[in-house]
Amino acid sequence: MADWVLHVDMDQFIAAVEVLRRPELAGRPVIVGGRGDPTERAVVSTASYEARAFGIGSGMPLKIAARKAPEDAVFLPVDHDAYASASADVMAALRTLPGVVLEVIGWDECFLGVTTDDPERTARDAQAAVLEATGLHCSVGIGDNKVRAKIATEFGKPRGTFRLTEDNWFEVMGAKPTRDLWGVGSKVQKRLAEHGIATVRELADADEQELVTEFGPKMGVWYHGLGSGLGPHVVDDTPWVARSHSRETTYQQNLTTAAEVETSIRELAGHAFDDCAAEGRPVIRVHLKVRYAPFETKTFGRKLPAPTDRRADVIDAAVALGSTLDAEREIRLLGVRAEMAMPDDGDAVERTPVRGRI
DNA sequence: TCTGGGGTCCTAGGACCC
DNA sequence: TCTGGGGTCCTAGGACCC
Repeated sequence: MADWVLHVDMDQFIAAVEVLRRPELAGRPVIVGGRGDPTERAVVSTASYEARAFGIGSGMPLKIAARKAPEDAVFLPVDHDAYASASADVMAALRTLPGVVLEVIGWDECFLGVTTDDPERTARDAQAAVLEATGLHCSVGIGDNKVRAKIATEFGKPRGTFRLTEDNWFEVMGAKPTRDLWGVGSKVQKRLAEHGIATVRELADADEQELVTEFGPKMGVWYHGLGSGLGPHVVDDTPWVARSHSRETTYQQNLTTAAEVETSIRELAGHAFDDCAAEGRPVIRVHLKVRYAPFETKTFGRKLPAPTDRRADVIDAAVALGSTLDAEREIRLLGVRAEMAMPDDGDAVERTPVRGRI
C-alpha cells in the first residue's frame, strides 16, 4: 500500500452548473461573466467547451468574447450562491469515499489523500460519486505529491484520469515550458528564460544558488525543486481560515472627483469590515487598491493603531488612506482589503508557496 | 482588444533597538 | 569623527492562483 495524492478538478464547473439548471443550453457556447452583459467592463469567469472552440477563455474581457462568439452563444451573469452550493455538494460527495482526507483548494478543486494500491480505482470512484450526487463531471490527477497530482489533471481532461509520478515526470514534463508548472506565471517564466532556462528539464538541471540569487531564499529553492516535480505530499483537512477579506469594484464610468472616491471607499470598506465581523475577529490592517485609467494599479496599506472590531474605525482608516490618492487622475477600480488578526493557533502549518485559495 | 473579484505568500528596504 | 552587526517590525510592491 502506498500513499497517493489525487487532485479532483471539475470540468468547466461554472458553465456546467448553469447548463445543469437550464438543460436547453446544452451543446451551446455558454459564457459566464460579470452581470452577463457583454458590453460592460467585466471578464469571462468560465466558458463552456463549445465556447472555448471559438477562442474564448477565462479572464478574457467580455467585450472581446462577444466579438469572437457565434450567434447562438449565451452570456450569463455570475451567480456565486449557485456555485457555492454546487461546490458544497461536490465536496460532500467526495467525503463519503472511504479512507480519504479531503483538502479544499477552490470552488471546483480539491486534493484527496488516500492510501491504496489502486489509485485509479479511487479516482474512478470519486468521479462516479460526484456524478451521481450532482450530475457534474470531473477529471482526476494522480500523483505522489500535490504538485504532480495537480499537473496530472490537465492530461486527464475531460472526464479522465492521469498518473504523474517521479517515474514518468521527465518523460511527460521535461520538454514542456516552465510556464506549465503550477506557480510559474509569465513573469517568472521570463526571468528564468533570462538565465537560459526555458524547459522543465533545464529548470531541474539549473544551479540552485543562481536561482536563490535571482528569486530569494525560499522561492529560489522552491522553483528549483519544481523542475523535478518536487512538492508537499501531506493533504491537510483542517478547515481553511481566511486572513483577510476585500471588496473591489470596477466602475463602468471612471470616478473623477474626490467626493465620488470617498463615497466608494466608505461603501467598500463597510462591506469588507462586515465580512471580517462575520468571522468574529478584529481587523488589524487596511489596504487600498486603486486602478488609475487607463490601467496602472497601486496597492498600499496601513496597520491600525490597535486591533479593532468597530466598523467606523475601519472605514475611517480606509478613507484616510484614500485621501492620499492622486485627485487629478481618473480612477476605474477601487478596492478595500481588511486583514484580520489570526486566531490563537494561527501559524503552525508550513505553507506551499503556491498562492491563492479560491 | 481591453483587461474582474477574491484571495495568499514572498521580498526588499527603511526604521528602530540593542 | 566615523562607524560594527544582528534582530524585529513595518510598508510597499510583486507574483501567482482560482
